[in-house]
Amino acid sequence: MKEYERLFTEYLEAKGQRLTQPRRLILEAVFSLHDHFDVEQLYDRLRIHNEEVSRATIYRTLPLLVESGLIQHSLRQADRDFYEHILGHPQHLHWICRKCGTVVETSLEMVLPHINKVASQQRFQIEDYQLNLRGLCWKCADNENENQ
Amino acid sequence: MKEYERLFTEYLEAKGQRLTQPRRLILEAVFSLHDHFDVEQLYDRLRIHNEEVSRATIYRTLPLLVESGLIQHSLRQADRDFYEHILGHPQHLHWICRKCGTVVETSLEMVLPHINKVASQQRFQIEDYQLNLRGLCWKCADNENENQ
DNA sequence: TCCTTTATTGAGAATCAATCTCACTTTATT
DNA sequence: AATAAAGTGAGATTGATTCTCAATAAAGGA
Ligand SMILES: [Mn+2]
Ligand SMILES: [Mn+2]
Ligand SMILES: [Zn+2]
Ligand SMILES: [Zn+2]
Repeated sequence: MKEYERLFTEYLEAKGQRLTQPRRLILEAVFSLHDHFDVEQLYDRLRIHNEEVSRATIYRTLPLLVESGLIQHSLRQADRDFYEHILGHPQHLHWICRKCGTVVETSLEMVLPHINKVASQQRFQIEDYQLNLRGLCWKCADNENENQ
Repeated sequence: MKEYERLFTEYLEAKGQRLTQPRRLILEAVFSLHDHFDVEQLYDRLRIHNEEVSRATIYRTLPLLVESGLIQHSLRQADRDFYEHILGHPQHLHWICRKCGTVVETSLEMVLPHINKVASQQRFQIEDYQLNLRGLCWKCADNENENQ
């Protein structure tokens, strides 16, 4: 049994809930996507593999996956919420270009100790790291200057 | 003339646009609010002072204020976008409790040099710092343990 | 296996922040 | 005042997300 299945099952059982078929399919899909995804991408991914699950169930399951610590809601773009699985992945910064939409990730290593220190000082339990810098990537900045 | 008026006027004129009455009212309201605000709070603030401006105009003006560097879109809470004026204010981290909604700000001093270094390495022009940590504040964490 | 209970799901309706449309109004310039 | 261009307001529209509720599925006991 994969680790994320075990962890999700444990999380659900502790709440008196069940790892049902739709939830299992969503869980697998979430860990098959190696990028930030929104609900629609997840929905499509499931349909392509003939594992259709309703949007309602996806919307209901994502918060469970967040609370269990397996995924996080890490950015919002084009009016949609984007998630990514985080089990086994280090936290990172997101650099989001407002023009072309590209999302670049960089290490948080240098910064995380400081953040964790502040967290423990104020006894804040972090669930989501949304450390996002928005602006213009160099390509789009160059384009803006050309067309000025 | 206040500095933010001068800057906004310059920004607008550079784009061939005008500092109209509604825009001036929104600008003043934005700098009279010393906290994160959403469109509804801004709208109410203006109405209270008998300076009614349509929601459409508010929604149209906020991006101009963001692009001019006077305000930033710094967090999303309860399905709404929140802004804050930043002229003269140092960047900071936001600690957002998912339960009670409290937003605490802490200094970015220790972290900003690192972020700026990464930004210049990849020639990324930062427009918004959305450095948000979501989770549980100590009060809400204590409550959860009581009621378990 | 069948039965009962409780959790869960799917389809579609509802919500509501944000955007869009377009006729009307301001503003700047001559 | 006349003109042209920019800007505004009211209300319609959009679309992601949430809600409702009848129908299903899962678990455990008889
Ligand atoms: Mn990421
Ligand atoms: Mn702030
Ligand atoms: Zn770009
Ligand atoms: Zn709290």
